[in-house]
Amino acid sequence: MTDTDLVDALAQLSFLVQNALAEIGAQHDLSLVQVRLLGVLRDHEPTMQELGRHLGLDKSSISGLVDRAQRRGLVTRTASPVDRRVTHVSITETGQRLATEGAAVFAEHISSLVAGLSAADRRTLTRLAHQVISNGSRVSEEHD
Amino acid sequence: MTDTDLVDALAQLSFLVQNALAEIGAQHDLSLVQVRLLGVLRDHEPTMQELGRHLGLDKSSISGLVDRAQRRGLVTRTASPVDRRVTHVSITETGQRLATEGAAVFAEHISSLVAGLSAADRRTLTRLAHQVISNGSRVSEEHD
DNA sequence: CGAGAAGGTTCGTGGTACAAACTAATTAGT
DNA sequence: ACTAATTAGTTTGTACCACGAACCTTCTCG
Repeated sequence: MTDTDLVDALAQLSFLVQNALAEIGAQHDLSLVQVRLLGVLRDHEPTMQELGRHLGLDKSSISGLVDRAQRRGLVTRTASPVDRRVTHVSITETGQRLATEGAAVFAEHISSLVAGLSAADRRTLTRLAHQVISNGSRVSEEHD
Repeated sequence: MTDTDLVDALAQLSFLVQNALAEIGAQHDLSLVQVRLLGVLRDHEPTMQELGRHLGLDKSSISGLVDRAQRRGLVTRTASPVDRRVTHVSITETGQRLATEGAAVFAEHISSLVAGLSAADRRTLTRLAHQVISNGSRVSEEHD
């Protein structure tokens, strides 16, 4: 296997990005999952179960996660009109503001990381990352 | 800011890689931090505090982490001969085996993710990732 | 209508992270 | 040399996070 270097680089890179995300969250007392939660809720109003699939978590984990976020006024639960078993989760004004701010800080942080790359290199990196990602979703769909 | 796409791609990519890592760990009942712990210990025999710096964790967190890993026979503590306050952490035979196996599975997984890329693209991705990484370590060193 | 399936919650267990208080060992200051 | 301040690690208390199992309610299907 000649790709050890690439494997290593991707691993390190992933930690770099995740640490940035965790750090930014921490500045507002948010854990990584809570950051992800708000991130998802920015453009969706999913049911608990959809949320679970999205985040790869058990439904019981979602219950607790939403509980805590709700206690802090970041999200709300709303009953579905069509099926009284399901509850939708939506982001509040406060949560929205936090998410937007955080996203901006994150974007800035990442931008500083790739600041040393030429515009062409950045485009290339974007393209390659997308390729890997689409490859990844294909792979994970095989396990349904 | 024209780099939203790149920011997004890197974020998604990082989750892809971390999920792979977490999944592989989970198959041996290892959390992500424990995977990282074994990863570090593969080629170092650090003190508790060095470990903490390496993983970005508080020393009390390290105590617990090493406690649990030690309870499972993955690592051992050894007293330093030169300074009786410090304890070094080293990986056991069992831990070593686990780490090596896991690393192989991980490499395989990542390789499958980048399988769609040409050899030239893989080389380019490696180069760009390294550039971002070195940029990232530089940035984080500014906060010492 | 009754049996079973599906969406969520609750509970119990254990890992994770931090801060604060504490012990033991080393280093500095005088 | 002897005390004072530092440093390495541990312990304790609190909160979060994740899971599985048991449970309740609400559909759905036969």
